[in-house]
Amino acid sequence: MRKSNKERSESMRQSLMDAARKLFVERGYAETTTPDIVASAGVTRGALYHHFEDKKALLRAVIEREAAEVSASIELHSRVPGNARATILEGTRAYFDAMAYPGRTRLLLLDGPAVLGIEAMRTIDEQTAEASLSAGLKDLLSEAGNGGKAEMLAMLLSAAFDRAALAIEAGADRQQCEAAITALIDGLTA
Amino acid sequence: MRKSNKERSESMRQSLMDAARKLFVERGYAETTTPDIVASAGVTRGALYHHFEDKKALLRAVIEREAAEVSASIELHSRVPGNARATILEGTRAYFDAMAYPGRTRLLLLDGPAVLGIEAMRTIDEQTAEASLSAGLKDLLSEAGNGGKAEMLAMLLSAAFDRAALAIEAGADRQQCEAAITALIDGLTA
DNA sequence: AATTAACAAACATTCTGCATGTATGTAAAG
DNA sequence: CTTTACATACATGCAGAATGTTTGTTAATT
Repeated sequence: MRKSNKERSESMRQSLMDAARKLFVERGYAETTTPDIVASAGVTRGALYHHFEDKKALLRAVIEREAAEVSASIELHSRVPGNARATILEGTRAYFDAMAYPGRTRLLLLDGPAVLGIEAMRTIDEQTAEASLSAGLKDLLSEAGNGGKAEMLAMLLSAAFDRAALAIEAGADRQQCEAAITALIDGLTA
Repeated sequence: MRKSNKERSESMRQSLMDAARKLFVERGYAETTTPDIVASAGVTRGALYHHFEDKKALLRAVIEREAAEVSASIELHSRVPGNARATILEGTRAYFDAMAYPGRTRLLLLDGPAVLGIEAMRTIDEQTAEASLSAGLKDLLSEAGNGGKAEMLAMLLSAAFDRAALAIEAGADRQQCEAAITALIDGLTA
């Protein structure tokens, strides 16, 4: 018995993305071959190249799904109405939590930028994690008077967040990271 | 007439690194083939694989040379004795100047981390640009009393510097970037 | 003279993307 | 309801190219 074509396509796409994500995370994008991916998914390369234009497009699909999950997680856990500072700090914790999920740092911070380019990744970032931070900073800085530099600061701070996420994964103390981030943010309104 | 073996080796290594650097910057590491590199250098792949273990080792050599040049440039231009804040801000400008040299952002911030791994790149970073920043911050923060978090803050700020360098290359306003960096640093002592 | 370093050239393996082939689903006409 | 016509979803096989290795050659070193 067989499913409808639409169901078939969707479950195949997910299977391929799941298998690819697993291998991309374990070995990295460059060291993962399409034969490996399809073998892990239990299909042939015909299926892969039917659903994705090329290997890079498969990575893009995996990364976009991952970025959306991170963004959703932040949006869900970082609403502290009426307190801009607390919202940002909650968002920071939510971001670290989300990025602690295995493989996300590699996908979103290493292979993504290198393979898809900074351009493409920044487009994705701006719609996801950095958007939340930018909004939070705009609130915070407008309270303090100087709201003009919010986007620039959001970009720089999000870079700091990213490296902190990498450091935490490598074993750095998370409390210490959060304290340093807090120091940077509090310095902006002092 | 032929040179001594030592001279031959050294000039061949440099030729290969120069050719590789050029192509890595133009097309990226993954899209650059070893036949391209040796053709550009006017030799054969035998020479390449004689001097470098593999393609990745060639990238590593190129990147280490590049990082050393950036570091030397910062050390040279950022000495303002007796004024920790000025030293850091001068170092910031020196860093942006150094990273504006074509190809450095791609080599040091994109392909390097993805191919060699964060581990290896952080080892290189800590010995070069981040070392200067860490020393400067230690001075600045010990003046202000709380010197304990200097390394952590150096790591986070250097990430912000890196993204600023990428943004500047992509067309962002450098003065605005420096202003934002200054705001972050001044916040730490306020 | 013997050894070793510096390269060149040919080889084996493997990967990517495509082209062709086949089976299944879908929809409309008869 | 069939049957016809076509699209979709794959499988299989092939061509080009890239990596790393091995083998061969020449010149410098000892």
